[in-house]
Amino acid sequence: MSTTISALSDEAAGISTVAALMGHPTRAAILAALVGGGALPAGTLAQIADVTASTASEHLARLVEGGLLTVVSSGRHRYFRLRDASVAQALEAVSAVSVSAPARRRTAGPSPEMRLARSCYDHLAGSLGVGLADALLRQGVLLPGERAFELTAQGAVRLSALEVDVASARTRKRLFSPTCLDWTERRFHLAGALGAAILQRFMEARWVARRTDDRSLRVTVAGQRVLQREFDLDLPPAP
Amino acid sequence: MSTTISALSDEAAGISTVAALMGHPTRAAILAALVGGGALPAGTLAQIADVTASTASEHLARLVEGGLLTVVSSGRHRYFRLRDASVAQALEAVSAVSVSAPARRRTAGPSPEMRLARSCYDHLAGSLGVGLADALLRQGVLLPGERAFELTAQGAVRLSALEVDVASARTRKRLFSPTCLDWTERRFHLAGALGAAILQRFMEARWVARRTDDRSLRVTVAGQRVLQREFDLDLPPAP
DNA sequence: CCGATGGTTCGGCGCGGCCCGAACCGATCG
DNA sequence: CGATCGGTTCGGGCCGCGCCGAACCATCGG
Repeated sequence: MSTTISALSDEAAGISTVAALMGHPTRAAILAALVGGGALPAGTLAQIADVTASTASEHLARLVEGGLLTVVSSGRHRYFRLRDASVAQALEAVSAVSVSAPARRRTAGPSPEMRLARSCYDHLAGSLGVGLADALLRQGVLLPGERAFELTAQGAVRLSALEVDVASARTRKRLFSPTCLDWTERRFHLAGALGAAILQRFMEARWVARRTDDRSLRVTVAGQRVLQREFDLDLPPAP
Repeated sequence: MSTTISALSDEAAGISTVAALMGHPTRAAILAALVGGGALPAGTLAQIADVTASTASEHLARLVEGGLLTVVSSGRHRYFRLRDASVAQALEAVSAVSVSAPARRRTAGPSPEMRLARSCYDHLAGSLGVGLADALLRQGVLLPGERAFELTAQGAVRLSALEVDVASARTRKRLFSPTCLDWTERRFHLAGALGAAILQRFMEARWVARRTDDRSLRVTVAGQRVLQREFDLDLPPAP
């Protein structure tokens, strides 16, 4: 069994180097923000991890060096994403250990209702918000962009058909269709004048309704039907 | 945007605490010695990790505290073992990252052909084996499980449509769909009666063919097409 | 009882990681 | 061309982790 050890410490070395990279709160926050396959620029990641740009930069460099992230430059941005699925898998697995672990700290996160659907200022957020944004991207209504989506010509037609007041949204002085990072979903949803117009229409048609106690939204039965039909969107049942 | 963090840092915190525990060479060596489910006394682990008893003791205490290990006292020995399978899984997953990671150390390991696709007893293994298992999980044909996968109802239909003889596999006395740890990929692939039935079908349809010299398998052109179409599976070209 | 053995606790030391601000680089926009 | 912005690099300060040896506690054998 003498040979066991060398092979073993070999594997141990691999484990420790990778795990050490994931084993720091700042880096873990960065990695967690990237599970799901998205790519984010360094500045955003710095914000998410709540450190300065320089600190984030160092961590990012290490994560790339260690093979956990890849980076692609585009303009003056550098977008980081998980290297491959095995990294996501590892993060999942590690995370799974901590949930099943003892005395799980229940820090009373956002309620299921809030996570499912809520308003963010004057636009849709939560699972519904990002789901809708995804659907609009899939359908070619929106085009993805760095800090803003772009509304296509046929997208404008489609939204108008749903009686969203695209035209007057265009006249407003505020940003038209910026992205907004969803806290609970950690992905982007649609904000700005267009986002507001959509929420307004959803309220007016009573596809969603405000709850009185917080900013969560109730999706009505009619709303569910519309979302399913128009956007192929099945909302996860509130658990 | 100060509040952005709460939900995210929650998961990140879980990841980082667990990963930090695995992220030290000494502790990684201890953990690596315990994958496989065995239980070892503190002294032995100290030896394996090549540190003094006191140092090992501290690390062990932390690992227990952190929920990665459990301990049972017996006589004047204290036996440590992994807390549960999720810990082993996490270690495997993390290790898998380091394998696929950069500058793969060339220790004259198994040949590229063996790593790509081979038979393991009577089922598929190698990159193909785990890739297929992944695909079957993604498609809902299989459900993940502790020591075995579970074949879903629609999964049985799907496999039967590919002319895999699920029915007679069910009648065999051997385990139906256990997991099997892939030694090159260090992740799980499908074994048992079902795994054997699948390989049998793959051979019969000449999607894969045995090579004469070792247990590696050649994926035929037809096989590549089927894998791509049915399982969205692109095999990495043998380097 | 005593001595031997397995394990943990404690005190102290040193190294290395983490963080920040400031300076620097390159791309973009006017 | 300067101004701005996203990112990286560099220098310096701090804190905490990991290591050990020695003392301590428990168990087992005589």
